[in-house]
Amino acid sequence: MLQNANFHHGKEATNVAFIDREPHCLLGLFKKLPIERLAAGQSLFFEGDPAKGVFEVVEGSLRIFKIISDGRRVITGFLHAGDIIGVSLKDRYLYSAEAITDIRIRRISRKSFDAEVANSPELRPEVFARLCDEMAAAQDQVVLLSRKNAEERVCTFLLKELLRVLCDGRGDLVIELPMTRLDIADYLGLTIETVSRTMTKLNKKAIVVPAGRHSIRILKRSGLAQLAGNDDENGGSRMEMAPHLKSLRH
Amino acid sequence: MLQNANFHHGKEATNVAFIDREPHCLLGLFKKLPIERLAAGQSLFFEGDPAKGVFEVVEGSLRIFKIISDGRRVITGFLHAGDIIGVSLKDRYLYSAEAITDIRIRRISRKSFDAEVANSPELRPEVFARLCDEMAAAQDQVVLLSRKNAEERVCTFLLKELLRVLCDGRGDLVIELPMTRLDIADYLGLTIETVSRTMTKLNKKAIVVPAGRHSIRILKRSGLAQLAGNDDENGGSRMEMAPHLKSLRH
DNA sequence: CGTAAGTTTGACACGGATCAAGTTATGTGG
DNA sequence: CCACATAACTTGATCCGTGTCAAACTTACG
Repeated sequence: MLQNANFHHGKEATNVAFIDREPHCLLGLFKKLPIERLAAGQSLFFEGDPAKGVFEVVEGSLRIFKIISDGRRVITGFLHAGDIIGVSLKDRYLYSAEAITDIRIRRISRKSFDAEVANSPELRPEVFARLCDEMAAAQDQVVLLSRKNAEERVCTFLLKELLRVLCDGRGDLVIELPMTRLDIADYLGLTIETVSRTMTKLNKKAIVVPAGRHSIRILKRSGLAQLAGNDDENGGSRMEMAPHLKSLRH
Repeated sequence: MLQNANFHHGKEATNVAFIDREPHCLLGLFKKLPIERLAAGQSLFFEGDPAKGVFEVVEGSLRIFKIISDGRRVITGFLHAGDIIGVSLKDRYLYSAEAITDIRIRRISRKSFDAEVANSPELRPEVFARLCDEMAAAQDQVVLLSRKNAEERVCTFLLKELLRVLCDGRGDLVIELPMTRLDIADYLGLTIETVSRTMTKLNKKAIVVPAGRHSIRILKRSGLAQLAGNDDENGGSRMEMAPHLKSLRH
């Protein structure tokens, strides 16, 4: 996990002046390290493996997932360029990581990473902030899986992907979705059929238009946001809710 | 969140020697602080409020939850004695916290907390460890909500509660469940009716026996574990899974 | 006791899963 | 570059688990 919130990833790869002295940010830790490559479908590590490395995604996308008893797969997140994998771990990886596309990554040993962070009062807040963002994302996912129906789930997902690429600069409303329908289904707690049907429905509503198998054009961002059913726009739970009235929800 | 993993909470309240010098653990930070009380049903803070405090639960239980647009409530966790609330936050609370029972808590300002942690190389690993445990718990919840059916959810919940109280010492297999059925339902992504029916079913299977409204006796812990469908017992996802075979899952 | 909140139980409905074809991309070897 | 093979995706028919609605029951408490 550890999606980067607002980084223009790789942009600061140009000014490499200070990095050997003291990195200003987490990504700086990786600058000097060699690039490794992984082909689409290859595994970076497995759930339960000793967490020996921390990784920066330089290019491409990964899925992180758990497999439960009977073989069911739960994708807990997608990772893209600029993200860092493996911070929120103690000794073992909590999940497996697999390349969706061909990827380029940099690797730092957990020992070095921990040492660098421990020694740098500048880095610690960034680690903490990333952990908090990751936590917030996990909770959003809990809300999605607890209470949202198929349409809300798909719209939430598309909106999130849209916001991610908008941060990357271009204002174009075409999102790349490198992952398969099965990946999306396993991420949203649905089946591929339901994801597919929901996409078709959104298309008929003229909210999105498919643009090839792995990208999609957003026609009505507002419509997406509305159907996503996020609580972001309303006042949240700020208003007092008298305990004896709670049962009114049902 | 931030359930304590294995603390015998309150036990070390007896040796108060060092705490004003340098606390050995996070809970030590709270030792000197006055106890505050909150009656059952009262709110500790609301989602979106400035995160001004960090709290130790001294006695009693709380629920933490989010309310989404149309009033639906998602409980993201329960807190009990020894737990700490408010670590994984930046400036605003991500959720509301409400007392389930009458509770006793201690409060420290976020400023003091951050300062103490920043100054103590002893405390930082503990904060980090608690964040990681919290993250792992959130991911378990994602797995539960993604792919588990009602029976698996309820069994997972009961098993977790069982393990929690077993850590507290006594080997008795009666668990206290201070929360209501509605709380459990909102935590497991179900309705009260489904929770109730599932409990009845587990009773008929002679796995549990109700012992008053707010406690339950576990007859077959192994049966619970089996029905919970955790991946803990199998080899996890260690075995290589050839990419072209993945679709066999469906 | 009597009232209300919490819980259980039953009947029924419906959203999404499952099962089954059919269709469209993606690649691969001739 | 085309023909073919295969994986990925879409669409349709049906089923089932859980939600919804309603009512009875139990517990807590004034």
